[in-house]
Amino acid sequence: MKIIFIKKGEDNVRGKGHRGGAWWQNRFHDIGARVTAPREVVIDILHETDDHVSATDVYVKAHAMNPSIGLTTVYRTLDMLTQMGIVQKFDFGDGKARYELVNNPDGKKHHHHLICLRCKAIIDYSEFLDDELEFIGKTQNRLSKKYNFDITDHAISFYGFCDQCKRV
Amino acid sequence: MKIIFIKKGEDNVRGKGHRGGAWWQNRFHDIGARVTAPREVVIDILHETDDHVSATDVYVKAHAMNPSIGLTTVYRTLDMLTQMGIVQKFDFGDGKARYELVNNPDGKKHHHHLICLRCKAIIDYSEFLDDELEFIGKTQNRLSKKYNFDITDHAISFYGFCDQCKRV
DNA sequence: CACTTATTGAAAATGGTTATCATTATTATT
DNA sequence: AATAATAATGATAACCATTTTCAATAAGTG
Repeated sequence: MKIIFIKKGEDNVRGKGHRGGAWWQNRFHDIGARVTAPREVVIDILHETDDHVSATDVYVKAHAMNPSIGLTTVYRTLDMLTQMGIVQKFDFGDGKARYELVNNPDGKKHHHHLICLRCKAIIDYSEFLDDELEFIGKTQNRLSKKYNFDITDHAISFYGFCDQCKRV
Repeated sequence: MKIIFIKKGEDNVRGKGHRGGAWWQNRFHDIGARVTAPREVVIDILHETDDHVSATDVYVKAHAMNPSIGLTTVYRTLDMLTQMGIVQKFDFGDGKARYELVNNPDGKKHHHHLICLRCKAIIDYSEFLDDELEFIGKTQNRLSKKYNFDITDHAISFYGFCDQCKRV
């Protein structure tokens, strides 16, 4: 995978722009990346989708909107967005990665996951976020200091057996 | 993937046995699975390894100890152990899954991960476990009640850029 | 011992993801 | 505007971890 070089700076928050475009376009300009049609389409799709989507999911939709968009570009764009911290990449163990906007103004709030080890069902939960925020914030501070790590995101997952599967 | 059926019961704690074998052998008996040579080898290897290993890593070692052991069986065994909650499966985004014993008496303590989005470096950390335990315990209780979920394990990961990569 | 069922491993198939490379689009420069 | 320099694209092929298939073998049972 080609590694992109990221200049750190503003958060990916809507409305922080200086050039009038959508918030993410500034992020692109800042790192010297171009704002192109395929990239716009991919981000639009992520915006509209209130779910974890696979690369193929995105490709199918993108291709429907603009048949000239190829699967490779979808992968590249998702990868780039992940490295920029705009998208979070998940692997739930079913062989394909899932992607999700980190801050989707129109979409789901930040959440964590409950994953069934048997049927692979995923439950998103966003309760108890106050407690989590406190905990995460504290830990994140300590870790970034101790390891000189620039932390941009986190994931919490619980594994086990869902209501169905636990009865077996 | 074939789904195995798991009878719940004892924890995978050493020395809780009733048939004299190693602790995990009872777990196997309990679910009607056979204790075979390849399975013993795989578990032995996991015991000896103080690290996250890939299926291929395990296969190479297993094959060295007993050349008749095939890669397929390694995959199957790791998968089975994961579903039994004896092994935890991780995906750090480099295309191959990693496995680790959940309770390794001779190995590493429970820990969480710091993952570099650029170079994919993994840092294991186990500091602040007291705070984490408190937080995890509370959340786990709430979640298992609310979602009728039988939680057996969890993972916390922080994403960002490591000391090296953040300077770019 | 005979029987039933689980386990195994070699090989082939699958399928998500990446690398290649010639073409095209975008930005910078004149 | 025209041109040069560079980044982005997409079709195809390659890659490689993981699964499936299936006949052979081993383990528990009566």
